[in-house]
Amino acid sequence: MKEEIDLITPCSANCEYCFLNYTGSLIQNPLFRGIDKETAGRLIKNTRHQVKKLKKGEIFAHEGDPVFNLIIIVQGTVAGEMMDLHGNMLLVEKRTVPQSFATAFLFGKKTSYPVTITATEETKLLLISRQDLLTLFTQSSEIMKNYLDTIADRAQFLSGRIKLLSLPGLRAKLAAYLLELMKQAGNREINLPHTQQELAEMFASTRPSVGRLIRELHAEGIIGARGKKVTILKVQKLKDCIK
Amino acid sequence: MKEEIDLITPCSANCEYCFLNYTGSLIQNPLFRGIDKETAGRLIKNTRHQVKKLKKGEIFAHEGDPVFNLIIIVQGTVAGEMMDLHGNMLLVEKRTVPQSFATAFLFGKKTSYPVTITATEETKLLLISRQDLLTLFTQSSEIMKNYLDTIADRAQFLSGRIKLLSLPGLRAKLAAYLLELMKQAGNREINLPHTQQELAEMFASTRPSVGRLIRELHAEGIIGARGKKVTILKVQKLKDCIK
DNA sequence: GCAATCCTGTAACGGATGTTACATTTTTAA
DNA sequence: TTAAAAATGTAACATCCGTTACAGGATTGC
Repeated sequence: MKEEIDLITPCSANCEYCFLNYTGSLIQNPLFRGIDKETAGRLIKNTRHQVKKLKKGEIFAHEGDPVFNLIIIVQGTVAGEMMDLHGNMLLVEKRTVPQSFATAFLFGKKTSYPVTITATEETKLLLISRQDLLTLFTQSSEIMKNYLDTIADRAQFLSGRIKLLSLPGLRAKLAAYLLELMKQAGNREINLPHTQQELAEMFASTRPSVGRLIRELHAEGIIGARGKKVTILKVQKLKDCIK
Repeated sequence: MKEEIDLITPCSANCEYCFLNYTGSLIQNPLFRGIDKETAGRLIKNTRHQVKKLKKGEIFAHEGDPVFNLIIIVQGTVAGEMMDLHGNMLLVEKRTVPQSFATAFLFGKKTSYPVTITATEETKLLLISRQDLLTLFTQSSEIMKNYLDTIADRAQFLSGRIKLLSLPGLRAKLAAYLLELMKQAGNREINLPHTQQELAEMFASTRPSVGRLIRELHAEGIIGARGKKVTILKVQKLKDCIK
């Protein structure tokens, strides 16, 4: 990782890795919201950057590695995972086009990856160094505002996750999670966006425990559960679980 | 809260609430790092702002209230707390001079307080609205960089907290917490910065459970505990607790 | 269409930890 | 200094949930 910053060189127009192949993905990135394709192209062209290709399963960065660049996903998917001292994985989150990562860890006292980043399929990333990003900010206050928004969203997400994890007991966490999903969906019928395995990891629990709890809530008539489709039958009872 | 943004008016030099009374605290704020007193004074003077006084126990903002301003603490202490649906408090964090808050929630999709903010003593706050802060950034890229650093630090903090909460079981959380403190202190002798009650809240657990666990670790010869002073005796055994 | 892989359903057992209650010590405020 | 409040020590009991194990069902990839 150390020498990564040196690898970034201006991209020639006919380079196989040229960002021009990905402007479509790029302008969908929140960082370029409100900015048209030509402007974005011009800004990036004048900014040092690098396109990096990852094979499926390849590790891009390890937990603790220093962060030198903003990384925008232009193709594929990556997963952020943290592992405990014995190598057990705790899935944190997946990211895909047109998201970025390392946004919140490019600055601050300790600029290092909090999780290990792995490509879960063939993936291409656009890298922009911290210094060049700052320059970009001075050229476009739109991008600066967008970047602030991105970090803020990230902090919101983390904060919500903490709120969930802070609840005492698995039952409370699952209840809060379901209620949150219901609020988002605006509907009592939910499609679970995660597998039980993933839920267990989110809740710092285990898969059988999560499964059992879903069964229990079902047996108590609080929810209806058929596969990934869940219907909230008794909202108040579910809220009481959070006590 | 809605009309707060309208209340911010330029501060006259002889105003009782003038920021000039607090420039000493202000320039200690990370936002003004590397900026001298005169420059900071000039920048603030040209920026719309407001000083707000809070009595002890007074609530500044409720969870879910919209965030309009950056808030810099120039005197006193505030606590950020989230409560569950039954009103039980889960202490999150205290802040005091020269820190700020709402930094990570001024921007993004959902700009609302994730926690309820309460003054734990007589407190004075300096408020700067989002729009004026953006203007400030264009006037000083130093401040912009400092602000990015502040948010990044915040995300780091939240991320670390999640990592702790993601560990399965109280024993693992306490072990990880103690090891982290040891790393920070660079010493096997630690002064616990929290009460058992606060630890219990951090770990989404209960006070007697935390107390018992400390006793157990003590009985097992893994730590020495006398009041708030803790000595790590067997580092490896403590790491094994995290398994 | 088949195999391999992942996800899910289910159950017995035991241990970790939440609950409740009260005494004791320490800190804070008056 | 003294009273009040907060923090801590401790114990018995109940229970949630982690562990382990296996089988059936669903998806994916070839």
